[in-house]
Amino acid sequence: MADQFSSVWTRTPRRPRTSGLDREQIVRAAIAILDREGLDALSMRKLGAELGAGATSLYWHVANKNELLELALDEIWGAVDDAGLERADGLRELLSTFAYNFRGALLAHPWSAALIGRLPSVGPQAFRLTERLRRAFGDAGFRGLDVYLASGTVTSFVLGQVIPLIAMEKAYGGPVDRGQVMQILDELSVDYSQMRADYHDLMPEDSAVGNAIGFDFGLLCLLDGLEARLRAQRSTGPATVVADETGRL
Amino acid sequence: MADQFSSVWTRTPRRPRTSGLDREQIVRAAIAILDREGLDALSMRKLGAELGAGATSLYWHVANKNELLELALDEIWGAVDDAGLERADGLRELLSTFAYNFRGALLAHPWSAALIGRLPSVGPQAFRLTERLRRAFGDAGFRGLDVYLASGTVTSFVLGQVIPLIAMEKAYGGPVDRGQVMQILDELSVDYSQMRADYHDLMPEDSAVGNAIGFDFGLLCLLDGLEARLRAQRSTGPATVVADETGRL
DNA sequence: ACCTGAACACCGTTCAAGT
DNA sequence: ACCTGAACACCGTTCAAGT
Repeated sequence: MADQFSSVWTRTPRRPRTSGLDREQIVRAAIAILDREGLDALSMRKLGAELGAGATSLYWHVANKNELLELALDEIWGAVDDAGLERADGLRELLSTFAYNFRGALLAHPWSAALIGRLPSVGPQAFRLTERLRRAFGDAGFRGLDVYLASGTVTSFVLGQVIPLIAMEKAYGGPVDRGQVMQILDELSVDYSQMRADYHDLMPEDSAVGNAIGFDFGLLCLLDGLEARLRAQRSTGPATVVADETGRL
Repeated sequence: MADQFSSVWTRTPRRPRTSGLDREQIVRAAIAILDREGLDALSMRKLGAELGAGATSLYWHVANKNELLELALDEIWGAVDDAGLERADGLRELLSTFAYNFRGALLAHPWSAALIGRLPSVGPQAFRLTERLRRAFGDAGFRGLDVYLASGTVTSFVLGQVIPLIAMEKAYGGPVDRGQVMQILDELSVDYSQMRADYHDLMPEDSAVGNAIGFDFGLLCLLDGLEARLRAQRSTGPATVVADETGRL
């Protein structure tokens, strides 16, 4: 059945307001959904609807959902505030600035923590950050391969702290408190009495505080260790650890 | 239509060979699929089929798929070889033993790395390992909260090293070589010439070797840092870092 | 060049019904 | 107590067809 009445005014324009769908806009909308509703809630159909387009239209701009998620993840690498890195005065300030900025960016977009375990991080923003770190760790005195090893050590530590924390908070729908963990301990019917007592006596009530303390402790360790590497490098030149035949230290 | 012929012999027994479906068996089968085909390939239907049962039968034994994955993940915490931890002589041996065992367990079950970012790790095996670490770090000389902070620092570092590595290898379908990374660098049309030269001159051809070097470098840093914490503790008692009001070191 | 709609081959989960 | 099958409300992705 054809339209019974038709004119320029009733006919919808060739490319309606939703036109101009482009990659940048799609990624922006995807991140909005991810921030608002989380990783599991993002579907191509929902994203299409949010953009006033069919789900399948997206496939003109991205090859598949994984590619879209890669683009979104790269934006998070770009969201790490690295403006202060090159102004950092000394290793301590560099570590503190980078580690907290990186942690902050991940916590602000919790879905990114899960993606890091699933997708490679080889986008332009990831490399931009790597380049910034290269220069900052070079300014701090590292030479040769040690530049990358040092920044990689800090990056690993931050990821390892944040990723399980986010999984925990997602599962409990918010900060986990000491009592919840202790209750699980009790239900295991194994004698963890010392651990239980330690939790009771030593752990802060709020797990967010506990995590912050652990984060600072680890950073202090890294600071000492990296300073020792710097000293060793000054006396013997930029040398690097190599694993022996057993693969152990 | 009823059966036309029926006897004890034609009638199938009450609970056929597939019976006795229990949680342990289900988790074992799930891990088999995960190891063989990866995280994305596990579906409740496929798991049911593997067990000779309907997909929906599984829901009697586990509340949902996430719970099943939690059970599978806990098994990996249990797969970390911790028999040698209590025999470790000194901090260096403890770090080396634990870090390599932990890394090995994760690499042997790559799907577990992605799950750590998605599910909480509060099962019996996770706690068992925590308890083992508590004792080992206590034997190494740590006291009070520092016991947990020290082991947590090492755990974070290992996770942060392994999780992105696994994502990378999954994306490339195997070990990533130096050339692939350099090719991406070239395509970004930003001047990363120094980084490119460093990759060319300093990075091992095989990324697995590069990762092992980074892992050892980080462990050495942690060793130095943790030893410094031990010394500080001996002179002033088990004190702990506390973040100042800005949340920085 | 870009978008649509129908269609395909899947998902996780619920629930009434069976034994 | 444990399992089944049908059904529901979704998925990601392909592809011929439209403009």
